[in-house]
Amino acid sequence: MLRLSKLTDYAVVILVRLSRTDHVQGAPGISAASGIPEPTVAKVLKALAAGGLVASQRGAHGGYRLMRPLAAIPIADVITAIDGPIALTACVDGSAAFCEVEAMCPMRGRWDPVNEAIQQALTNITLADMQEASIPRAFRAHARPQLPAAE
Amino acid sequence: MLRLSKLTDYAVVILVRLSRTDHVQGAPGISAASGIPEPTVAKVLKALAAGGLVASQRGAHGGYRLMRPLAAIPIADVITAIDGPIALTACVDGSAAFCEVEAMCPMRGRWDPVNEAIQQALTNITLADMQEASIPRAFRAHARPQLPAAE
DNA sequence: TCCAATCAGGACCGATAGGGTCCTCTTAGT
DNA sequence: ACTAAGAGGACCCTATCGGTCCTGATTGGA
Repeated sequence: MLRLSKLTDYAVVILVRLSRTDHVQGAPGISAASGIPEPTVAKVLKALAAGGLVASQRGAHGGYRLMRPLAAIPIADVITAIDGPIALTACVDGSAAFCEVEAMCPMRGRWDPVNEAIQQALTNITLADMQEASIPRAFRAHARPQLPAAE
Repeated sequence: MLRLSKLTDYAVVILVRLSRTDHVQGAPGISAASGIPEPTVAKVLKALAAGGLVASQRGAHGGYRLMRPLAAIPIADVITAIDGPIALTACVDGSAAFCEVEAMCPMRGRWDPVNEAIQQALTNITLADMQEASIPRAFRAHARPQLPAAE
């Protein structure tokens, strides 16, 4: 599995939408444009604001705007903002408060390297990468272009 | 988030245990040695057998044994055996059967590259790597007590 | 000054699925 | 034949997630 939350998926969509313009955009507008229910959009936006990825403008005609260009937003940040810190198991560094079978468990939290590898992978890909990849959408349905063939 | 299932964690523990000897080991024995409840051990073992990671010997004095050395078992295989194929979102290649907002969604399943990066990371780490990393176990237990209350 | 639009920050509920147990059947040693 | 052990399900319970809503706080405009 390893599935990440749907909210994170929404977050990516919303962030890309925010990148389209400079002036602030409100949750209702983004909802209408993206098809995501408004309360959910608001929830995601709040989480992103708390995570420092977007800035909010309160009051009438308020809304949100990106604080950094897409290329400066690694997906790891988005995931962290929405789902909290990336931790594969309960046994990983930090949340390893207790482990009922620690006396016998032969590899107590040995997931750390794995965790780190994933964090690394997630940090190396930015939203800009994901956005650009969406160009050959029509082709993908049939073949698998895989990498930028340009080389 | 990005949490993987606890069963997968168990699977790693069990696989490492199986690597200790050549002759088959039964679920009850592994349960006693690892502290994991027996029914759960059995469940994990069955999944691992279905995934081709372990071989089963039925009948009296039956049990399980590894089919490959730890170094030949990437974690990706374990995760796949327990949790099913690795797929971050519902929108990824393969399961992208339908998407209710596909008309508006500006990045339809753009998670593929991310997905692939993670798969790559997970394939490059084997159980042997995790096992070896567990040497300084004694130190970790003390270095990370409960809470940093002292300081 | 007052009102309305909009964000902030919760609480709240329903659905899903993961963790765990158990039951029955088949297989193979003794 | 009897018994120990795996195979392969069904099953329930709980945690978590997805989603909605409500009540303030803030700010621009009438």
